Amino acid sequence: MSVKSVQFTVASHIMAALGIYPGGEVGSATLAESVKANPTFVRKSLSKLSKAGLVVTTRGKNGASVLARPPKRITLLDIYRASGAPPAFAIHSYPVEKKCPVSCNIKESMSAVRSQTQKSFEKSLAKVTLADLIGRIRAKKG
Amino acid sequence: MSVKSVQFTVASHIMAALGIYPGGEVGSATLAESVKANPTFVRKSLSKLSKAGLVVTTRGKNGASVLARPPKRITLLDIYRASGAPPAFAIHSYPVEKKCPVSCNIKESMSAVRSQTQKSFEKSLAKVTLADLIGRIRAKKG
DNA sequence: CCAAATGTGACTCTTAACATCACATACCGG
DNA sequence: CCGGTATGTGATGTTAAGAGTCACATTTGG
Repeated sequence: MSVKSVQFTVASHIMAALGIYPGGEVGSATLAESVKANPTFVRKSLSKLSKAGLVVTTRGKNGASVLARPPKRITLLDIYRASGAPPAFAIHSYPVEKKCPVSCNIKESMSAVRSQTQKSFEKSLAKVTLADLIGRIRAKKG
Repeated sequence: MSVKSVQFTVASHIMAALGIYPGGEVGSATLAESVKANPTFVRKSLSKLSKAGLVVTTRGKNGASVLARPPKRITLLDIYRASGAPPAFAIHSYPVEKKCPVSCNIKESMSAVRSQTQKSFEKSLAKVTLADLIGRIRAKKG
C-alpha cells in the first residue's frame, strides 16, 4: 500500500481495538476487518505484539487475542518498539569517497545525531498510554 | 538506492561539505563526488536548500554554492525542513470500516499523537547546529 | 556566441513494504 | 482421536514511491 512502513500505526490500531472491544477477546479476522488490511498481515503484526508481551494470544479453535496488561500500563513507545517500525529518519548507504573527510565521517556523525533525536521522539511516545489513545477515539465518537 | 527517503541525510552531507570546504564555494559536481550520488539528484537537493534560503547558488559558468549563513546559525531542523523529509512515522491509508469506532477515528487520533511527537523530535533537531555537525566530522578525522 | 554551470520536467529502474498463498501447528468439541 | 477452525510463518507476487537518468532550458563568464 505504502512505501513507508505503517507497522506502528497498524499495531496501534490493533491494540486500540483490543482495548475497546467489549470483553477484549478478538480474533484476527475481526481485527483485519477493522483495519481493512489482509488477515495475514494483521496476524503478522499481532505475532510481533505477542512476542513483545503486549498481547496474549490463544491458538486453535476459538483462538483470539487479549491485551496482556491494562491500557494504562501500555505506552505507545511499547507498541512502537514491538512493531518494528523504522527510526525517525534514514541514513543513506552510498559508498564512501575516501578522499573526502565529510564522506568518510558523515554516516557516523549522523548516526550520533539520530541517537539523540530518536531518544527525544521515543520519550514523547512514552508519555502517551494506550488508555490515552482509546480516550481520544472514544471522545470523537461521542 | 533506498526506499526510505534519505533526503535529510544527503542534505546534511551537502551542507557539511559546504561548511568544511576551504573557501566555501563548491560546484554541484564536486558535491556529487563527495556524496557519491548522481549529480542531478544532488542538484535537486541543492535546489531545495537554495529555495529554503540555506545556501546561495550562482548559475552560469563557474556557478557554485555557498552557505547563506555561518554554520552556527543553521540548525539541523532548518536542513530537515528544507529537505522535504517525511515525518517520523507514517499513518496508514486503509479505507475506513464505518461500523467500527476504532477504524473511524484511528487516523485522526494517531495524527494528533504524531503532531506531539514530531514536535519533540524537531525540538531535538533544532538543538544541533551545522557547526556541531562539522565539529563531529572534524573530530573523527584527527 | 560558446562553454560550462545550475534548474527542472519527464521518464525509467529498483526495492522494500504490503498482499496473497500455502501449509504447518495448535486447540476445542464431539 | 479426528475434524474443523484458529493462529504462525515461510515463500512468492505486486506495487508505489524514491532514486537514477536523460534531455534540454536557462544563466553567466569570457
